[in-house]
Amino acid sequence: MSTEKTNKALPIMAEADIAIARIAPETSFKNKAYEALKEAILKMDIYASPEPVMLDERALSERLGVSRTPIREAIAMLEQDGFVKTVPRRGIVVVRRTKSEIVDMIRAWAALESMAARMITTIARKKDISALRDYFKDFGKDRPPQEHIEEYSKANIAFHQALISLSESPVLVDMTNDILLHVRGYRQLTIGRTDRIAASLPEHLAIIEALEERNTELAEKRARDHTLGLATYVETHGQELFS
Amino acid sequence: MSTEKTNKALPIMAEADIAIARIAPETSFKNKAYEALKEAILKMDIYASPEPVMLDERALSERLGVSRTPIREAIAMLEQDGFVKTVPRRGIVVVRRTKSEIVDMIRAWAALESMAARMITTIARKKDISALRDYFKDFGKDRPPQEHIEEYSKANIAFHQALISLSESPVLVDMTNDILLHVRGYRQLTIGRTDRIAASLPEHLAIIEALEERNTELAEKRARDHTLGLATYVETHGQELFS
DNA sequence: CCAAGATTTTTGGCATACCAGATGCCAGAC
DNA sequence: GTCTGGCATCTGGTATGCCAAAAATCTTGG
Repeated sequence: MSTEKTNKALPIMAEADIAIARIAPETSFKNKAYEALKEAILKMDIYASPEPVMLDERALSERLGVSRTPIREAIAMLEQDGFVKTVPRRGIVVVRRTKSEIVDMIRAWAALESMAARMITTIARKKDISALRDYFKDFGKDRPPQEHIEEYSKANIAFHQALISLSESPVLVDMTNDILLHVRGYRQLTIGRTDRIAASLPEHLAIIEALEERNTELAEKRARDHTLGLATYVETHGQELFS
Repeated sequence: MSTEKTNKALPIMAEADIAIARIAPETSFKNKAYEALKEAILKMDIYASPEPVMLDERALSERLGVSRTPIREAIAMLEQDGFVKTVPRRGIVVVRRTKSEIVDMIRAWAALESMAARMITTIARKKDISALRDYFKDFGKDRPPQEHIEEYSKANIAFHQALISLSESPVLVDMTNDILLHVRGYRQLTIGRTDRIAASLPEHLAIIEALEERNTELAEKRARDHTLGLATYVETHGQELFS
């Protein structure tokens, strides 16, 4: 009743339709605090000291220059993510995952990635699949990954994320990224073994090949087995840095 | 050093050993609000009205009898879960998922469940696997599921949850439950088709059989295809109740 | 009667004050 | 010297109040 006939209005700005992208809503302190704390947690080495890492609301609010309110909201969000756990009247503790939890997460990752592989064989463009090789173009017989672990590790993660993205499934992408955030910190500690790294590269290439051949079952299997292999590896060789 | 030799002490209360049971930690208002709001959101039919459902901090704080602070923290948590989205200075809106989002989630569910099936074939006890049949013992030729849709739908969800639990993987369980919470609301609307329901029961039984036979590949495949079938079904027949 | 502008109201964001449980230090009793 | 009760203090939990942006409503000039 009251919304019609307004189509001819908007005399001032209508014609040009300037491509302004809805000015940045200036993300709130809550979200800024969330991002800042998340980054800080991911950056720190949670498994270094024997005592659990504690956070202090007041100290954080002072450090970030905001009041406790947005800090608390950010912490509530981090708690939903499983990064911290607040104990009433005691403190906020950064969660340390046990080895079996990490292994468990990697298995879930394997499940999601194999599904992504399956989907990719039916929808992705050949060219996009082949582009996955680029992540490893700097490595080969003359430049073995084992001698550039840090670099290879980055390429490795980037490859997996790019792979999942090709599935064009936001849910798979998001869930996998969440898992990677949790696993990554621990990953650095356990991936530094030359034997596993040596096996890693050929497996990646094999996955790409299966995708290119549109071999759904094989691609799924290779993606799954590759990541399950990592799970087994961590389970067997992972340091016992946990409580 | 200081804990030994105290065995003979405790003169006053030792002998009786009063049966006090660690007083309840009284969950905070924040968590109570979170649970209350979550339940309310899951219970309501989000897709009923054309306009999006909005929440109001002040109204909620009055309804629940607490101040806005715990409400806001609860909302921050719900936002992390993806149940609501708060738009600054506009309001808090209950998120409505599009059909393709639902389909996408179901595919992720399929991935997780097939991994669960895989694991079950190697670790679950025969007896626990067989017990899965109990969820469907009230249905059969003489009592077809199509004529007891509501009841069957409940049994259906319970079966899937029990199945995943047998994997003994907390991550798979949690992730699947999250997905089910999002999908369930929509599920009721789309599952009421007799053709799909008729196919559902035999597929479930086939999954159980593969598990009992410890046929890893087959169990995985059946679990995956069953749920992917639901995804395809929703994609094809799901109502267009979305925006 | 209508549209443009001014004004009031609504709504989430943030800061602050105060509360109560949990700890830890310390004086006083044995 | 050791144990115990009490008190200062630390920490998260909750309630309030105010702010600014956005929406809704009212006003006013044509």
